[in-house]
Amino acid sequence: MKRTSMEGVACPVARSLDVIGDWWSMLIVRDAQLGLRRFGEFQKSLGVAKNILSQRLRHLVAHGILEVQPASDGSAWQEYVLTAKGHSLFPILVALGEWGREHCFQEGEARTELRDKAHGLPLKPLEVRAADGRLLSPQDTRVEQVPPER
Amino acid sequence: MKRTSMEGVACPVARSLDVIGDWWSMLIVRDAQLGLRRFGEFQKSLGVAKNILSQRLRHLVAHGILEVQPASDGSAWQEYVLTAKGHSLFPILVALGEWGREHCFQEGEARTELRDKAHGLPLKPLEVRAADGRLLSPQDTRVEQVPPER
DNA sequence: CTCGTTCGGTTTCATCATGAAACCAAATGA
DNA sequence: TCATTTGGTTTCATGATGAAACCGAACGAG
Repeated sequence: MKRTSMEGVACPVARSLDVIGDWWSMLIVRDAQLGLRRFGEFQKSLGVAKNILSQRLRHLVAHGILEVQPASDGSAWQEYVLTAKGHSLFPILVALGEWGREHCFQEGEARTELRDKAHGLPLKPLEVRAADGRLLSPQDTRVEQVPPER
Repeated sequence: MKRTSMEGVACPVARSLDVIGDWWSMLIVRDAQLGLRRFGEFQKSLGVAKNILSQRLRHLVAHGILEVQPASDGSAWQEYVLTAKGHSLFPILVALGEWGREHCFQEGEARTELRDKAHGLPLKPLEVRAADGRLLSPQDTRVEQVPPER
């Protein structure tokens, strides 16, 4: 009866969600993106129960999104840092942030925003474009079966 | 002890996940994007338990992502269709799909892919850019506290 | 070196969410 | 008219989550 898994499914969206689709994983990745590395830092930032955090970190390491490193400050503890695979989640975070900023706040609510470090300006909204550069809306797209690689 | 909510949190990513961060919501949105509208269609496509689907559809409607309409085929049933707010989740789906395609398949596994309907070509990879058009990596960005609107 | 504290977890247990299956009413349709 | 389909709700067993207690290893002040 287990929680249903998308392992056998051919849809890449489902596959992604199977790996990072739980309540905490993307927030851990977000914090890692911001430079947090230590168990305690994540725990304090997220307010998540320690057993759950422990579970999630293990999961993310197992999936190659985080990796464990010796602490950078010379102590004997370890640190969790994003791998290249983890860093490539960046556009998902940006997309989630953009939607959240737009649709999940009341007027007058305090909020944070991801900005260009160089000028402190907001980012350009994400755009879905065709290979030739045309801006695409959902109706301009279609799901295709693709022959397996190799 | 309830599942922790991000309602009071100022981070737009957390807010988004609070609304669409569960295992099924984005998949329902994906299917809705593909044109599915009826309870039974979603149920068959996702293989989700009917009580859960019922719950999720109610949730998505409550959050203004789907809306209930009289059936388009003249029958007395109702249909669930995306609102503008729901359609604006498109970039998130694309980002998830892109990451999943890249990182969640073994060589030789069958998969699907979102393509440009016009030419059947794959989409251009998503890019995070600054307002002035510069391509940004995570290190080029920073989280800022933004004064509340209005 | 020694002892109290911090860090990074694991264990335990109560509670919530999920999933499977049975059940049901309204709409459909033969 | 009556069986079937649709769109759910209810029930119940089980899995996941969260809070708190617990614990050993590392650290750090003296």
